[in-house]
Amino acid sequence: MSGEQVNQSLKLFIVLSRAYRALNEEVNKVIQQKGLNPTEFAVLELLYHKGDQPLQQIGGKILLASGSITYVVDKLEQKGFLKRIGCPKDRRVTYAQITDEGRALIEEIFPEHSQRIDNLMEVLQPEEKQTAIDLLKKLGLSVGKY
Amino acid sequence: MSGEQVNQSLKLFIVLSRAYRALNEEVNKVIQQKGLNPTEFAVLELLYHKGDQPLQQIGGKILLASGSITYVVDKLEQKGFLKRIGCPKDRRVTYAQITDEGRALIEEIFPEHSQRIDNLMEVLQPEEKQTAIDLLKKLGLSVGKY
DNA sequence: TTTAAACCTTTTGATACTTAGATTATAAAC
DNA sequence: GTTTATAATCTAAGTATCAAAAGGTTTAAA
Repeated sequence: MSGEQVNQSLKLFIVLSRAYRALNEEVNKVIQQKGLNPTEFAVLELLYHKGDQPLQQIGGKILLASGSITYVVDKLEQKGFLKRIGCPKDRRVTYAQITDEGRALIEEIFPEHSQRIDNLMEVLQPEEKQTAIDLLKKLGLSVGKY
Repeated sequence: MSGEQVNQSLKLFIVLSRAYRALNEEVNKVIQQKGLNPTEFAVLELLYHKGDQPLQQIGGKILLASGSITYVVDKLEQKGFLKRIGCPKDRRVTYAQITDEGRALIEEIFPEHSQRIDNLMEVLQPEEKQTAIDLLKKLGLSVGKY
């Protein structure tokens, strides 16, 4: 475990952090222009693509504490983009369901969102992107298991 | 600009985000165990490695709004890890300077911090890390220029 | 030399979180 | 069938952030 190896890992951590932050900042501009914050977008996008979700599972999937879920779901419900639906079989559980307005909003934002990401990444060739995907997937999976 | 390319970029964005979040979560545990939050650590580490800094430049380097700098510097000053020093030449400017206690804390945390990062990344070979560094640096620089 | 513009820090008020704990509902064990 | 444990959501209090504006300080221009 040489000092060189440690330095290389540190360097990777730093460039990874910078790339993530820079990308995120740009990507969030698109979302915020449409009146959502990144968390609200993530919740709505989850409901759009994966269907109704128990509140707790939303927390698991987008990494949010239970108190935060209540908060963000309240916000989205106030804005009319989702509604709560009690589970008839287990009355502890509440589902979140996207509304037609929410669906329309995601259909407006999402193509622009992904197009923006593609533009931001145009400096990389398709093969380079694939290499990055493979390496980052391997890294992320390994870290996630800790 | 095919749909495939857009999907590939989106995929890269997702694995990048996941890897970053997973790493960060683990890395922050080390820091928080020592009684600092990630921002406090970043400020203190900057002062340790780069010497005294005008408050404003701290904000630029760790991407923090000016109001937040005041807040975090207050916290660190209360804990005795840094002190403010007025600039004699320009009385608008205040420098932050790490104290002996702050220095001792960084010397305790930093090796553990970088060792932890190295362990978390041991799934990647040195050549793979270098490839990832090159690709992410290219990506980060390109996005940062927007 | 006065005035205006730019600059740095702090303050204020709002937002988006987290943590801990309360509440309510279900499931399990006896 | 009670009791106990577990689960899901919500509430309350506290933390870290940002944006906007205020308060001094310096620089430059008229």
